[in-house]
Amino acid sequence: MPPSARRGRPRDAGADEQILRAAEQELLANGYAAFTVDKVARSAAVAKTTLYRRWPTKDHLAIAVIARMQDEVPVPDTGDLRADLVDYLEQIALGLDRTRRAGPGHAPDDPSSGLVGELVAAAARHPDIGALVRAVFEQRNALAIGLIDRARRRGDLRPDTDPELLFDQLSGALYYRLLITGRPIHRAYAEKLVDAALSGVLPAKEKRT
Amino acid sequence: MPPSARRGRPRDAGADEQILRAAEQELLANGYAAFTVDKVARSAAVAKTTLYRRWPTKDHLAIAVIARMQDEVPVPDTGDLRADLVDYLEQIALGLDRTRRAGPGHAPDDPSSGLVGELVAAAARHPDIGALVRAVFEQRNALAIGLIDRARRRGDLRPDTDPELLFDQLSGALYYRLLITGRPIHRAYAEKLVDAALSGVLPAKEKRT
DNA sequence: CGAATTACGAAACGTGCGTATCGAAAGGAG
DNA sequence: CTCCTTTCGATACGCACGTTTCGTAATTCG
Repeated sequence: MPPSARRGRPRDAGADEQILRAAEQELLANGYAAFTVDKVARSAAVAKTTLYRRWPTKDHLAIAVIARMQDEVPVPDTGDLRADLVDYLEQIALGLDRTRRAGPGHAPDDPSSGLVGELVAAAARHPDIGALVRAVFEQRNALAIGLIDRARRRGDLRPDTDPELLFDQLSGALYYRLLITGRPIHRAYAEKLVDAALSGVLPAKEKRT
Repeated sequence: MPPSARRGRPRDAGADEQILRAAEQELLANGYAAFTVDKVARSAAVAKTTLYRRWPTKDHLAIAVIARMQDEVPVPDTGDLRADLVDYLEQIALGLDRTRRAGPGHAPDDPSSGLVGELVAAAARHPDIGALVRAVFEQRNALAIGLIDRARRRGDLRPDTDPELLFDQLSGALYYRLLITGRPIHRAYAEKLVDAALSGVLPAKEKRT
């Protein structure tokens, strides 16, 4: 209710969208290196003051753009846990690849984490960005963890399985590849990863209950 | 041989160490936010020119310091794979914790990735830093992967186990926790993680060969 | 010894981030 | 209609990064 009852001059409704659009275009075109606040403001036909009133930092603006690009991942749920997990991981990898190719000079085998690396650093620098990033990921992860937990409850996984831990293994390996070792993430890797995490690596004879 | 046969005035041998020491102290004391080149140069009693002749970027200097702090991790090899892996992961977590507590205001449950986040971002920004980071990690990881592979060859793991993939699951989960979800990493987590990765999560009856 | 080469310190510079200031504009409250 | 509050655009500012310039010091080559 109070949101409509503000006191002074209302904020330009279109400004937010104009700025976000200009920022996204600039980020995807030239990458984070050439991403300057003045350029975005000029491109959005907006004074720098207006921009800083909405996002307190260049990082905040960039994260808003990146988060916006990420939060459209459909979660499959066909009942086949392995297939669903592989599909989900591949979706994530595709989304990451979009941000990885940001900027000029993106060779196909370029081992660069791209914008996600900036996201991690921004989360390390600004506590509030860290909280935002965690919230976004928790929301996304909750869907996948629910997927795992349903499989556990219907008996496809051992009852003592920790869904969150399993998800850490899968998603963690993905991001580890992207951010640190920089090796490519293709579907075959996702399949091997899911298989290994599900069935483990111990010999059958030594398999514990 | 040619290194001694340079032409002009030789570089001040002590300058490198002075700068690195001053940079490390400043990084650990006040974190990356307050880490300024001028301050480091002043603290090391060195002109900024001298500093930039050795490290082309503030990021390069910071990474040199961080890499220096990380590359002293002993790798256990007692023959007990599970115990060795748990110990190794705990060692890594401790090393990460050192960098996590950099800067003022480090509450015990502060979900901040600290300097490692900056390392990831720097690797994304500068290709040469990315190559350096990958080289450092590959060297470290090779030891752990060798550990896994020896266990596989002596029959403690299934012969078709991919050591690198298993390591991705373990290390990835660790860094994922640190960098993104920001949750703490304690020994109990490392134990659960290793157990889950080794024995998998499928029910015994459905266990495939 | 003299010339060429390279490193050093000091200082100035351009650029980008984030802040501050100022006048004008757009709404609500009396 | 007149205040009051808030936003907007424009401009200037301080700070830090990274570069450049310049005079000086150290070392090698001829």
